[in-house]
Amino acid sequence: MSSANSLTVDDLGSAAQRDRRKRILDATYELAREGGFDAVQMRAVADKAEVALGTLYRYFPSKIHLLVSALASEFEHAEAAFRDKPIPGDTSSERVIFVLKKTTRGLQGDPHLTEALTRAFMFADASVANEIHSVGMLLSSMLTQAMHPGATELTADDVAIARVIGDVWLSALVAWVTGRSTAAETGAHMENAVRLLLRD
Amino acid sequence: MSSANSLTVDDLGSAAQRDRRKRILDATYELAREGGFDAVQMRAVADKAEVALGTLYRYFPSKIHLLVSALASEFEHAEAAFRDKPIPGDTSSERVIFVLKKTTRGLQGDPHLTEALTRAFMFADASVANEIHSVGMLLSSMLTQAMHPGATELTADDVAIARVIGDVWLSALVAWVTGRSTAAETGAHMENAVRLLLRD
DNA sequence: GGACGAAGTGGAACGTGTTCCTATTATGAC
DNA sequence: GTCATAATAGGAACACGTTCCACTTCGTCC
Repeated sequence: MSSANSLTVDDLGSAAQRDRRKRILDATYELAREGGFDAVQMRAVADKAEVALGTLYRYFPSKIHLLVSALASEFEHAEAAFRDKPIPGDTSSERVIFVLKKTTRGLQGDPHLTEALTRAFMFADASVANEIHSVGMLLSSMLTQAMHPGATELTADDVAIARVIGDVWLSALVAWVTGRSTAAETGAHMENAVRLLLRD
Repeated sequence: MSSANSLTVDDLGSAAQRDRRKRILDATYELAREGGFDAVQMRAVADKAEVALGTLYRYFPSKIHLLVSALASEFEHAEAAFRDKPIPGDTSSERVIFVLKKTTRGLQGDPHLTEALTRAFMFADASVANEIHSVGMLLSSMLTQAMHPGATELTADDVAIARVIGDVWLSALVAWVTGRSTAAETGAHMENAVRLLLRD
């Protein structure tokens, strides 16, 4: 493990530390929601979370770590939400599209937040590998669950398809947050991709 | 058109201006090749190109514009190279994989340059839409040419498939330049995606 | 309670992208 | 040639991510 990792919840012994971490992430969300990537300024986060700048950097070694950690925690919620109730739709593609649209709509409801998180994700380098990997696993798990609800065994093709869909989704998201495509185009493009990959 | 666009070759009347623009792009390439995104520092580019910092910003309104313009000009070369000679391979997938591998290998031969250009591309916002669009068109054109050599009419599906492959390629590239996957994994993932999309 | 190390505070300082200003040099109209 | 205008040079100044340091507080062991 690299030494440049964020402090995860597990690492934090004391309640005060868990609370600091939460305050930092809350401040990050709030600033991101208001003004996107640029508004998440480390001094502002530290101020709002009422911690010193040095403490902020002790919990999250860079702005990118901070935002990708926030993204991962966002995805954990999304994944947990799908894990409980069955996903509607008669075919794989219907279910996958349902998951994608639902998740995308959630993100598009908070454009600034999404812009901040997506930007950070795309800019992350190897030192953020852990956080990135969590996000990838969660996305993959959501998609394969939608493809084969309740399945325990997955073929190599299933995994590959999930990954391709994840790639398309990410590209579409980037195009959207950077203002290069509209929400409708994003949705249409994802549906197209799913249709091409899952012909059922 | 936004006012925040790079000066294109067409905009530049005098030979001295074309020469300045070329010196700037050459300096950018050299710095990027040596040290990647971080090494492309605006002061360093200006020094190496022997222009003032203000002049550099007059030609390229931001570091991102500068790097994405460099990427676009790189793609123009790649696309031109494929336009002349026929692409080997008996099936669509073989030809598409050939194009992808060839282009990817070219990029992987210059990891720092690729890192710089890819990072810039992923970080670009709407103000770089023109440059981004050029890159997208060139990539799309390369892929559809590989799918249907010499074709003049393309179905909606052809275009959609090319776009999905482009998305996968970009994601794979990002994963590679950020050290999250190896060159071999990148290649395998792209082959997988092509196989899933072009079953011929 | 006291000692000690880890964690936190507050803020200065540095690097790099970006902006801005003034002086100087090219360019083009006449 | 002369003048007006635009383009460039040179560099100071600013913003924000990041690092660092001196000091204080907290938790733990004796």
